[in-house]
Amino acid sequence: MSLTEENYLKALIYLSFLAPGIKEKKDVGTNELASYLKLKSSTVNEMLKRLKEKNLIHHEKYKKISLTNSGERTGLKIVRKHRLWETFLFTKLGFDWIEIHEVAEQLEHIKSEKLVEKIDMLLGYPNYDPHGDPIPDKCGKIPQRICKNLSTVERGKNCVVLAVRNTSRDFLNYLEDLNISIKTEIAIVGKIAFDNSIKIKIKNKQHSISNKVADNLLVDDSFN
Amino acid sequence: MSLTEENYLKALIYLSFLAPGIKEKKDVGTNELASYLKLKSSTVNEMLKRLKEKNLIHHEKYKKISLTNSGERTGLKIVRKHRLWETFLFTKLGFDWIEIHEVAEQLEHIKSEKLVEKIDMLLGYPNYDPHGDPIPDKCGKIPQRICKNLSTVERGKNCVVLAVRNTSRDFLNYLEDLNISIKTEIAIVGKIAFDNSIKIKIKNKQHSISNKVADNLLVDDSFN
DNA sequence: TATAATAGTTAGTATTACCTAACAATATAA
DNA sequence: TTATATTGTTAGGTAATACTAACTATTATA
Ligand SMILES: [Mn+2]
Ligand SMILES: [Mn+2]
Ligand SMILES: [Mn+2]
Ligand SMILES: [Mn+2]
Repeated sequence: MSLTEENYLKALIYLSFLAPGIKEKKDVGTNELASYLKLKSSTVNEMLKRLKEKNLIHHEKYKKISLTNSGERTGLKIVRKHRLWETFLFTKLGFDWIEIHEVAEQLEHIKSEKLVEKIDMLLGYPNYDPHGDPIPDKCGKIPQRICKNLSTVERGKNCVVLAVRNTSRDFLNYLEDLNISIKTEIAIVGKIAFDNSIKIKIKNKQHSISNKVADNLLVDDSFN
Repeated sequence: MSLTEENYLKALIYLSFLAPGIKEKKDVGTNELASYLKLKSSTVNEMLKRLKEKNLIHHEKYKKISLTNSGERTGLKIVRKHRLWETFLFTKLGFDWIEIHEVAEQLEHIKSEKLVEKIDMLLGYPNYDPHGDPIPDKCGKIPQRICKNLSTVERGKNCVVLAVRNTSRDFLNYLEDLNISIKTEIAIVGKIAFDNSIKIKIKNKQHSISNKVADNLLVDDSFN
């Protein structure tokens, strides 16, 4: 497995069921995959042939792409490694949650079963990475939990941030300005019908956030 | 810098001054480099053009190769990363000294200045890796110390193992059988003139080792 | 010093992973 | 249902990294 092939599988996993908002597995288009990977569709098309040859994907000419069991297993291992390395960088080396993704993007391709398992052990077998994303276990099983969009929480309720659905520098920097990170408690003070923006209170400081921001925060409000 | 280019620089560093037994910097031949990297000399020749283009080596047609200052600095950074990762795997993750090299061969190519420095800090700024090899500092400075070949220690003297000059599975496995690792104390009980083999005592157990084995162990006997 | 051995280079080919441009199939919409 | 837009494929090209085979320069030896 080349680094490039691994990245294709990871992308397919993301686009077919891991991306936020996907309820059930869906097939993926060539262009969709190409634009996600920032490649031309002709490039992707060539790789699809190789992945099919290796029995990692199902693909018929002019039809959509889906992962085989083998492809999904392999891809989930990369996701697992990525998220474990992010956790390692964050909790053991003091990287912040903005920096970790880029380095993990390299570390996820290190080939050593033992290394992954030792890092997992060192971290105490974490279930979620520093962005709140679930870490697949050795078998590819992804921990589930009840969580909802901050934008869907009712006025007057409190909630706790579980995950961010966007890990761009811009978004994470903005969250740091707002003092929002994983486990931050947020109170919904008011909702503006006009633009769906929300008034929230964090550590007794009030802020107003757009619907777009609220939509990228996953929270737990079940304790209300 | 590609992974491949980095490996060429590391190889040049090794062959020109880091390899055991080299007293002063020497230039490297194309074939010598090719055989060390297990590549054909024509392949190496092409890469030499690219490395010269990038000002990493000096090379005139039909002449020997030497590193520029820039090439040496860059190569030493890879050596530093390799040895720090080996130390990390050994001391923090419980890998044994036979396994670490292969994984470090991959980890040494991860591009993140911050990551290297954080790992260095986590390890407490070590000077030597688990094989006893010196770890270049951030500036490329290599710690020096007095040490000699076990084969040159006189009968009746005691010494402490500082480093192994060969990290092959076969050699390290044999050393484990003999109970020899870094810091092991060895007493020279006798020397056989016929084949230069040596009778040694480790933890009160006597063994006989060949000259070839003794030649691959660096020791300190200055405390006698 | 002439010749043979060794060392180093060049030419031509393959594979991976990318590209652009042109084309074909499918989906959408008038 | 035909025209158009979107989606997917093919052809042909490039750069990096490898190879084999053939060649040239340098070094060692007789
Ligand atoms: Mn990430
Ligand atoms: Mn990646
Ligand atoms: Mn090593
Ligand atoms: Mn390497």
